[in-house]
Amino acid sequence: MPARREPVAALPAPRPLARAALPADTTALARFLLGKLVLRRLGRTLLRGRIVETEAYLVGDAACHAFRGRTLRNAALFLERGHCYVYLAYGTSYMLNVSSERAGIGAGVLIRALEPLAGVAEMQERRGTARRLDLTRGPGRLAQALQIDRGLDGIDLCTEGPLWLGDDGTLVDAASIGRSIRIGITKDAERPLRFYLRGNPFVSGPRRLNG
DNA sequence: AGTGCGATTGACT
DNA sequence: GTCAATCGCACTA
Repeated sequence: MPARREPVAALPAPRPLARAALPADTTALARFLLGKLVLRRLGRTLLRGRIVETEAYLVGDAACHAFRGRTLRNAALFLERGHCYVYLAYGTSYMLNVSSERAGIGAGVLIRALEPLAGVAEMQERRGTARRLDLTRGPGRLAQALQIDRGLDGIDLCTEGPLWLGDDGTLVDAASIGRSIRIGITKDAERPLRFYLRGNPFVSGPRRLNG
């Protein structure tokens, strides 16, 4: 075989998180997902980022999109835990969520920020900026960086495909997790259901909530 | 059929 | 710090 220049050895694609490993409880899932990986397959490119900020949206929670019952729009929230729910906010920004609880129960976890780990050049291209801090800090930004839209709504995030969840063995201890009220909502705004990795520069939100 | 309103972001004073 | 863009949906009539 003639020598052929290969790109830098690609990291193997992490295998998906087992659904059985996901806590069914929505708040527990929001904490569990901190430090885990989001993998996005775009052709030959595998984008990856570490989850550094989440919010829980519970059953009986007026801020949860499933609060008023199941519709065509929010149906993915009612899938068994570990499925993808994508929402278009303000007509401008897509939001990536992980469904929680049992099938038929409408609840989920919003992924609010990632730390970019691989595919940074592709993220920069999609985001139109070179600033690493601006690639995936915020729910709308990370969705744009990973090219996430309603086409991914309802897919299984526990199966390797266009988008899935993984784990690189990073440990997150309870002391490194911060907690605050959720950002940008008006209903049930006082519930402390936002979780983030303390001190991580890719966490979004105002400083007063990130202490 | 019309209206109000977001789980945001980027541009600008 | 302020503010407009933008659009699908739920709600009213």
